[in-house]
Amino acid sequence: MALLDLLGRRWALRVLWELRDDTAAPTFRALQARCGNVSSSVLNERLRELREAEIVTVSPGGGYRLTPEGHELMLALAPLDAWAVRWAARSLPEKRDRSNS
Amino acid sequence: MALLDLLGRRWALRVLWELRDDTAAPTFRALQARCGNVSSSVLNERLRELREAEIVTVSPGGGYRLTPEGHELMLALAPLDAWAVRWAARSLPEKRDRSNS
DNA sequence: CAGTATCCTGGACGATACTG
DNA sequence: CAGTATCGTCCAGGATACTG
Repeated sequence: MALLDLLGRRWALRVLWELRDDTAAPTFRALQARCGNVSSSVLNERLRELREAEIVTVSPGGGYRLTPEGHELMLALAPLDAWAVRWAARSLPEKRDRSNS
Repeated sequence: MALLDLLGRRWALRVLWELRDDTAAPTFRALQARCGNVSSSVLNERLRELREAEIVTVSPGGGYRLTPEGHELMLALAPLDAWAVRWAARSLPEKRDRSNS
């Protein structure tokens, strides 16, 4: 699937997550900071890919933000996220069980 | 996110997809064939990870199948899949547009 | 048939230095 | 500040040969 080729890459989802809030429209450097100082080369590469996919766009003011499609993607991601949360909640206690007698 | 660490790996989703049909419970070699003859080393690695995550299990008969959690995961994936389909449907025509005058 | 053990290679990622 | 260019490292994945 080509979609995971895009979203599976490092920082891709993190970037989308940081752009959730539509009012922010952070600049390149701001995004970079929010993402633990990714290399500018990688961040730029990701942003280019996401723009080509029309998931992200640059606002007139110069900041990055999600496109409408990007927002829909985030919505489509919600059930998966919910599953992941339940999943993590189930597997972590299991590990804890081992350290119990 | 640890979940994408798992599902983002090559063949992971493909394996789940091939295990959709619960009545099948394919064997190792059968799965390998269905996945375009992945290396046995890689397939085995993926299957081990998915079993550790309790998304896949080996049935008493010896075939692989999804766990209940695995099936829930597939359900959680549905909206994302739907989005991806619409997305592909929108971006492919765009490419075709370029070859038009 | 199921699974393991090795070796090799491409490319993703990160760091860094640079231009406009 | 925004983005590009370059280079080195490392590891996932593939090929293959092997064991039980």
